[in-house]
Amino acid sequence: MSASIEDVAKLANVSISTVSRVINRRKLVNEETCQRVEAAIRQLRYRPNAFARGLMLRKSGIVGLVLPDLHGEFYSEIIRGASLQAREMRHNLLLSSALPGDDAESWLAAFSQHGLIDGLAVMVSDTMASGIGPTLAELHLPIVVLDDEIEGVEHDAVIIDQRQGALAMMRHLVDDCRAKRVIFVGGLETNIDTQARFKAYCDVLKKAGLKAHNEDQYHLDYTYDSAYRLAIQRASAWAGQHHYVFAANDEMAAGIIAGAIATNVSVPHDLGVVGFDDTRVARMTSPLLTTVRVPMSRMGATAIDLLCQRIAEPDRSPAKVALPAELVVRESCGCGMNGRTKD
Amino acid sequence: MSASIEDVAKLANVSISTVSRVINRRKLVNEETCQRVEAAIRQLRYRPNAFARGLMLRKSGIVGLVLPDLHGEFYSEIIRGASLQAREMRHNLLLSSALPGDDAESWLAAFSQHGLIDGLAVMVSDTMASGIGPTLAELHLPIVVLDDEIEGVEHDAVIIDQRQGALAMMRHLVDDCRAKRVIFVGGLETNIDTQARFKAYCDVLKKAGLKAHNEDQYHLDYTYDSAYRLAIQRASAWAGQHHYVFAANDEMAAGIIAGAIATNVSVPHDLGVVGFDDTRVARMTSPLLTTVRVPMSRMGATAIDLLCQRIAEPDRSPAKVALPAELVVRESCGCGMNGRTKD
DNA sequence: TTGTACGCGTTATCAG
DNA sequence: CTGATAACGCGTACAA
Repeated sequence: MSASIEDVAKLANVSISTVSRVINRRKLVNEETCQRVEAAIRQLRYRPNAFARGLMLRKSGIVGLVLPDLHGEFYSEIIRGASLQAREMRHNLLLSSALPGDDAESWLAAFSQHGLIDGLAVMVSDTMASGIGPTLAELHLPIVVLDDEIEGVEHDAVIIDQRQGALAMMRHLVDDCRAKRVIFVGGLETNIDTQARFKAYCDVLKKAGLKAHNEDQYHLDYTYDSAYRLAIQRASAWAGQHHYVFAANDEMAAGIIAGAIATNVSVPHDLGVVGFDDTRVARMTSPLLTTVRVPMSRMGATAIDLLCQRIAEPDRSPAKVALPAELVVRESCGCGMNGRTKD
Repeated sequence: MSASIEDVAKLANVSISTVSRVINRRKLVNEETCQRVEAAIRQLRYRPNAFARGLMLRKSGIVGLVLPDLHGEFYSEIIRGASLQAREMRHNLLLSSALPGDDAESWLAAFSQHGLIDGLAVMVSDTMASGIGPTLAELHLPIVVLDDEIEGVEHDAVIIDQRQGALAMMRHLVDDCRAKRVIFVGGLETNIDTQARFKAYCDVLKKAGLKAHNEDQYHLDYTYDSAYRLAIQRASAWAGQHHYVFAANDEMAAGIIAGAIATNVSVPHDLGVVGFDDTRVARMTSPLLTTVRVPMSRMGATAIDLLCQRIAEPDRSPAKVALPAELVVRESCGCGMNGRTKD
């Protein structure tokens, strides 16, 4: 059995209220008594009981982070940013992922205990699951939504300006690289990131007077392998002066590049390939990948920051923080403008 | 204010004990009463209070996971495995990282509350920090150590048989590829993984009658970039028939390959390059990377599994689970034995 | 400046 | 099968 506040009080010859004061608001207590209490605390290795404390304070010091998946560097970086910021704000981070196919039931499982977490940062990223608003609302918890906004709950949000990023990329291809044909390789059609990027693709193509052919639009699963296989089949057909592939993430772009090269299609000479996110992969391809930088870790950190702010001040009006997504020109678009950053 | 057990009791016209029984051990209560109580629970959207519950049960249902860093796929996969298993075991996962330079003080910060977590999974991976045993012991918590064993605490452990993996790789280079010279590129000298891999490197070289030259041993920081820069400088000097680079992780191996190719050293023809871990990078290099598969996500899952088992049964004797590390032969060693798996 | 006593919401014990 | 009541450990009015 570990020591309780009462044990400390006895050893220091004071009442438990004094001990409590020493722990929480030292100023209110005589310096000498204070020392005695602290000595007792150390001697007994006393640590306050989290439950008893939470019961009074109605705060656990824990914030939850729920992601749609935990695979890959994209989520990994969000977690890293969130974790660091949580520590900064002196909170603990409870991590969970909503697996595909999870109903609201098993969703709530982790949060079915009342009071366990002080707030929740949640990323959905699939339009299939957009109905969780009311479910979240029933939690009666400060909510921060990442990379989206959700109907049916009041919440803060940190969003990436994907549209601007995707527009910048498409304009770069069309204006600077004089693209004549652009193939789009996205993730699932229900994925909101893919949707935003696809829309920008269509818009710019249209404005440039280019056709967005149906046969130039693919929806894969964001993985290197599926993109590689696709490129093996199609790359030679895609090849041509000022022909480009716009992949919705870096991993697929890398897969396309490898698949193209494997079928003797030279990148970027015969086919330009660009990605999205600027994960580490983007610096590991040859040629180096032209992509759009998404500040993933900053997104995670900002989410936790907003969350803790709201926990401290619940009545603030909802905040939406927008983070920029920035074009990063490297080699795989073949325009020779390496290192240049457009916005 | 959210509903308490008392509110439910009143609404259902029973005592709080009955409500409690309905929640925890339904069998002991009359079916009809049961229904009435459950109706009340739904009507009031009652959720048990985590603190009051924990105060009685002395269990939070939370397990902690502390990693030395959160960067990169290695840790990301451990987290993923751990998270999935935690959910499987109906526990929540509290994630934290011990930043370099953290003293035991700020270490404990996250766990300074007594009772918040039911057990702790820790990975240290640097010999600099091996003194945390006693610190962990003072937590009086079930402890599982990942990829290491620690003096001064009783704990379960899940370890990767790195030595076998590294030996298999080195033997493959020496026996099958007829290596005449092997350059070792590791992480920090204090890193335990690097140490294990280095030792296997030395042992096999020695047994094969080959010299482990000092100038053939490098200690970098596990990143692609530093390995790339090193290769740019050294690759041409390293090149030669049956010359190899054994990198201590896949990212560095990828960096070496890219650096070598950039300086017109052909891989694997002029220089073989092999890695470690079998992260996704290993399938994204060209040539595909020969490496050692480390079951990262399984390690995370096993750790949480052991932890929950011990929480349920605290008096079991300590368990050490060893996971195999398996040689994966692809293209970058140039032996033409692709797909073959040795042990 | 310090101590007393109550209440937070739950489970466990024991008596009906 | 059900209800009353005592813990669990802590924060905080309120009294001294």
